[in-house]
Amino acid sequence: MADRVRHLPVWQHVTYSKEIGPSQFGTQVTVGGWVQDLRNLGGISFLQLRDRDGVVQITTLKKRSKELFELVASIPRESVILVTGTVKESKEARAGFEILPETIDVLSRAETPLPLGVVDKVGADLDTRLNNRFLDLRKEEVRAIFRIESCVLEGIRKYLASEGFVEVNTPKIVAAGAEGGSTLFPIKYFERSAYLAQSPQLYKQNLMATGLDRIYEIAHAYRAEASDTIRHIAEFVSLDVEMAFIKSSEDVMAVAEGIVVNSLRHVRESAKDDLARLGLTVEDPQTPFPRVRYKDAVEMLKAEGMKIEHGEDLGTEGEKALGDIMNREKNCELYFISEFPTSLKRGTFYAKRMDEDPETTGYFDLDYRGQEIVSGGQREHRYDVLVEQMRENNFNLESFDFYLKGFRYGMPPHGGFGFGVERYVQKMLNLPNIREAVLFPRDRARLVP
RNA sequence: GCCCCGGUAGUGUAGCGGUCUAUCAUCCGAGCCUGUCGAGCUCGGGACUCGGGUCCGAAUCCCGACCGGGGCGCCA
Repeated sequence: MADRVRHLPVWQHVTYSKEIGPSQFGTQVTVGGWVQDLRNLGGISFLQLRDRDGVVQITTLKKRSKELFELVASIPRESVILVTGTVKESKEARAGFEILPETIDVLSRAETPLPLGVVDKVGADLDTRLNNRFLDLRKEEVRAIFRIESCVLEGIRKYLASEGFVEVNTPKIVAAGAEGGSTLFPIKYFERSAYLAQSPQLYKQNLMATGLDRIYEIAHAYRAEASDTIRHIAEFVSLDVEMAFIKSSEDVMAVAEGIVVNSLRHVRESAKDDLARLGLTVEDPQTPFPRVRYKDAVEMLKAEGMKIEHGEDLGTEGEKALGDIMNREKNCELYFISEFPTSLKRGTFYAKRMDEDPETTGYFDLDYRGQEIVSGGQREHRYDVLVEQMRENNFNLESFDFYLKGFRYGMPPHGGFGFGVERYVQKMLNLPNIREAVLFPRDRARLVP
């Protein structure tokens, strides 16, 4: 109360820093934000006030108002204040203008010391930052990541809508998993047990039997994998696409490619400021993305001296090495690894095997600089074959009855993929850890905040 | 799940058996300063994750717990 110069004003329009320009010079504005920094030089003080878009300087003169001057000097950093004052052109101020305050309201005083400095000249560990994410997000360069992520999703939605895809929502509380039970989070569902969905796989395939035959979903997926890595989290945003009446996995790859190309362009065009803040540029990738068949990838890795045999998984090491090769020899950051052998896709019981070669599927991964961001392909739509493939994998057919039913009454050929949105953003922005691309990440150790 | 590595002021670090009454920066507090924006100057404040053990002596060595980082497997 003591630091309030006057009573709170009737709510009035707050001008964002970005909106102030020469046309406001000499006029009165009200700005609101967080106290980023304060320089008190004795007779004059400079307060840097940060709002959503930038920083404005509030310049206070002792000789103009001792009371106001002392108030300014007493406000802890990161407090929220409302300043009403006159905009004055200034050669010294960074923005070209500053605000001479008439009134200052301290709306919320910040405690000291801060658990995490916003503009301190020392770094902080990711763990410390995530524990204090609201403060971390006060940094421009951190918020930029999430504005870009929003832009990515906007670009994806625009593109898919233009291709006739319908956005849907499927349940995240499910009775059975899409691929085995080990990675499911069990939950209580009234008197029964249920799981958090690890993938919308079964539902999006079910929809292919309806006439909603080009769909996508952007939603959380949950994986209880004990994976402590910089590219795994327990709750991630999955873009799932499914489309019917396809001829082969190629049709599916074309959409995956379209999503990447169009969202990259959208980011480049619409997120210029945020990219600049991060010191990044986004180039249009070369199209079409190269298709590296699995068997060719193995040969390429062998030629590099890697110990790998046909039928083995490429592994993290192999994926990274392939990323290096593609970058070095083709100057290429985005490429498909296609035609995965059936032996590596057995767990993926719904994957269609090639008619001419049952030992090979049309399944593909899309890798971005040596990391998998998309996985998909054509599904098996023939009921009898699907059931046989499930039996091979010892699936309990009864618990998949709702799923299998969809294949018995008219199911067109179809295919689709899962696309890891945060992984995509991680690679796009060169972030060292996927958690940087998640506001409040969930992993094996972290449940708060 | 497996394998490495690490936990020192609010934050980020140096120290790795006695010289530690623990370094530096940032930060916080008090003061000086009318053009600061990596401000400057003076003074002050604040830490060895926890529990055992070894030793004359432990921040330092050993064991355990807890917490964190990285890699692998697997995956988006």
